[in-house]
Amino acid sequence: MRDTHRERERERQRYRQREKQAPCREPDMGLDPGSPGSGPGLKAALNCWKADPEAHTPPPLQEPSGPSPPSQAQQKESVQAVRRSLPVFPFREELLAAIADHQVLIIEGETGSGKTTQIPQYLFEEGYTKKGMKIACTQPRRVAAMSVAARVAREMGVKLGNEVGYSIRFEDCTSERTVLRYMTDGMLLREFLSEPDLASYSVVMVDEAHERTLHTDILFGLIKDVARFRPELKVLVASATLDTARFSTFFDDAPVFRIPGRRFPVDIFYTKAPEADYLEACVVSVLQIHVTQPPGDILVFLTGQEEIEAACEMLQDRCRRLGSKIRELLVLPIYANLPSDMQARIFQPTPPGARKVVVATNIAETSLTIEGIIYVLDPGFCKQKSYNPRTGMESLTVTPCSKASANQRAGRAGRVAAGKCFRLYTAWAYQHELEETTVPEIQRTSLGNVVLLLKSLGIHDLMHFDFLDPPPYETLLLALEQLYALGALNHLGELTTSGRKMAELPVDPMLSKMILASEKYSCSEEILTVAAMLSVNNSIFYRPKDKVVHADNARVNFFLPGGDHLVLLNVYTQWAESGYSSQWCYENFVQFRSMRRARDVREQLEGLLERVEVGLSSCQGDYIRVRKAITAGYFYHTARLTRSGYRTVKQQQTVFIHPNSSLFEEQPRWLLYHELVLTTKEFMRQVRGPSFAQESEDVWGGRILARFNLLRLAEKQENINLR
DNA sequence: GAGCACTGC
Repeated sequence: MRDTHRERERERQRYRQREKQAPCREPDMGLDPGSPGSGPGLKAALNCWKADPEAHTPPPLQEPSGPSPPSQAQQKESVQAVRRSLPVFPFREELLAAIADHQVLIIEGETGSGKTTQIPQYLFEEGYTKKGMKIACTQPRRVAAMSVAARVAREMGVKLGNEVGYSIRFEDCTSERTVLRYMTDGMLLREFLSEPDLASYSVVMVDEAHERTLHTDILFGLIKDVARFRPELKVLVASATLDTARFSTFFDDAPVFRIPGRRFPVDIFYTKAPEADYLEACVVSVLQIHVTQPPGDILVFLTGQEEIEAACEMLQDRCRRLGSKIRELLVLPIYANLPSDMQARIFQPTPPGARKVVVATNIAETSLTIEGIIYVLDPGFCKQKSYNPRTGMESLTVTPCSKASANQRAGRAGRVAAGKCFRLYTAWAYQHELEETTVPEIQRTSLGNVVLLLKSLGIHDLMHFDFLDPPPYETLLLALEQLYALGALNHLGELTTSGRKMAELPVDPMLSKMILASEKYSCSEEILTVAAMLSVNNSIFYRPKDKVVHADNARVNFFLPGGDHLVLLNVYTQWAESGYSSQWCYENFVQFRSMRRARDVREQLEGLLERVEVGLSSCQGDYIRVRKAITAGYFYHTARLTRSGYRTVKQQQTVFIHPNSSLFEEQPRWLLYHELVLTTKEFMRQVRGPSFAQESEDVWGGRILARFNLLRLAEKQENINLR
């Protein structure tokens, strides 16, 4: 045990050394609080809106005067002045005393209170990083970890990567000197594998805990456990106002420390009656705001790309018809899949006399902040992923957002000045129809990965693991069952040698099984590519509306007999031959961003091969070997053609080949699929057929049945019923 | 014959 521990630590050091050669990036999108703007005064609301008298947020605290630019000597002093002006500053001593007195402290603070940047610095100043101990601060997002670290490094007057650094996937900007580590929550979770007791940390601060990401939720359980046998470890849980009582209860009634935020008031208005067509209502409302309201940009929340494009078209169309009767209105879409140059447009300042309307997905709710927004228009819907553990099917559906989410959206109007939020639903609906909070991710997602990680941390009794909100029973069962079928767990529910290796790979268990199997079939080069391409969950192919025919032709040109996995391999190989060129992507209607991500994933996996004892080897065009390795991981995902579509072997579910698949026309008798998604129908995405008839009957059918019989043993072990 | 919210390791 100890040996592998040390080995891992050495590997980690080597990894850091490698990474250090690359200079740390300065993030492009800062999270810095906005400078005070001269906001317009509040006027009477629009006719169709009813003001909610109780929705007034308290008046803002005094904004600090910005740092004075001229002399360098003054700069250090002005940095300290800005630090002192943050809402958290007056609480410094009281906060440090509370941390000294209690092992776990819940910190309740709004955005802009300075908790993320200041508290770790206070702890540093107080000596919590003496004797080589470190402070970790986790963030749900990569950009946040990077930009906060950059800001703290500036405030402390050190080079980013020295005393202050960040650690995110694909990029480790820390060194031996680093004592303040900002990192993504997933990164800290991975660190448990090499340091299960977090021995090198004196303080762990979990920031943005209210977001309840899957990784944050797992961290809670693990950290609570570590804290029990490491009484000197300090745990800070930082969250917005929401749910702090729950965190406190979870951590054995840990005290809650409140820090006021700095926000401008936002007036909230509701419609008097429900809207039948919210897209149309949105467009009309934007124009109404534009015509009747004082200057200030507008932010509209819609659910997805399609809706956003439609809304933007409608808005531009109507503006064109109104012509010079209204002032200029810049209509700008923003969503994650939008090409970066288009995304950058929303950050350009609005020209004088004009007004900007940004039509966004949830990306504008937390991930990015647009300066100058005074008006928010919220129809109250979002797309949400859900997971059905009985069928193993994921779906993405439009659902009403939670109250928490609605308030977060409204808050986007009050960042630079007093703002207004127009909700396209009634006050009654807000009160009675919206859930308080969004269902935490842990209850809406498949958990194969997480279960494998927990098992490898020695947590055997998952049913009784201390979850803040436990996932559905069935989700855990399905995960255990699949891990058992993959040979990652033995009949006693213990991790096997191969399971231990699988846990080292940051991909789904079925993918890691496939990678391990590539050793046997000597095709790890190809399998790494397939795995990397499969884990890019965006579609690889770009299909702009005005070039549908070209795009579809380009896609078909990549088709190879043998199914979608080989098509993905083909795309990647050709791209690599082009020298990883963006031009090549453009010409072939392939998404450059997705490919770059696939390359990052592939490189990371390649770097981990040694650790899981898989050698690099190529099948030299013998694709049967690639297919066999895929089967080793995905035999669990098979389906047989019946008269009424395909029937999955395990769940006897009726499913269909996705129309984008290369096998859509072929309809082979047996199929292996990567995943099931429920959209307009139950679809299998990324499928491949058997390479020969015998494989389908004997290998697939026989093997699956043999595995399922073994499930009885699993049932005995877990003392549960799996069927 | 369909259609991709957002993150993260």
